[in-house]
Amino acid sequence: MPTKSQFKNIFRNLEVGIGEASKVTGVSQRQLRYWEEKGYIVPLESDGGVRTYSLGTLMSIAFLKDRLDDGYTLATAVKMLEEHKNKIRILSKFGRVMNQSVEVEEDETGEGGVIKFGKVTSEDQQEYQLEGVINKDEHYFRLKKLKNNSKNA
DNA sequence: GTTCTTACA
DNA sequence: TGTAAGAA
Repeated sequence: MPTKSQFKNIFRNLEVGIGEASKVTGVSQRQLRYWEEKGYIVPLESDGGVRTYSLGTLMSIAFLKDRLDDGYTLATAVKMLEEHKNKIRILSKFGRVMNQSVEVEEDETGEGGVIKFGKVTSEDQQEYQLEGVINKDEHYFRLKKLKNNSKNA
């Protein structure tokens, strides 16, 4: 399994030029330069004024492209991107922690499964196992009673 | 061969 | 926003 630093190196060192960026995202070079002019994306700007994009910027470009294809204006798409980035920043941090303390069981299809988040306790001291279920057409949380700790008679 | 800027449609 | 020109 790749180490944390390997991930960082990949993320930091992987760079692509505007040609590749345009090819893989479906956004024209003209658009990429325009978005940069507007301050929506920031290239790594290496040598000779030749643009280079980080993996993160590539993701942003792909995100914007998706919103545009959905019919949103560029300005709206950018706003959505900022919110998305904030969300992902916290979510990924949470994800790294979760990956160490959470169990995942794949279902038969291999497309979904059950995520066992761990123990939760209600106000009356009843303990539950919190599970997240996801499959092709639905996703939800559920509580599984662990043992009956009820102090009621 | 690719990318850059500028300009025009 | 696509395309073309001329330079890097």
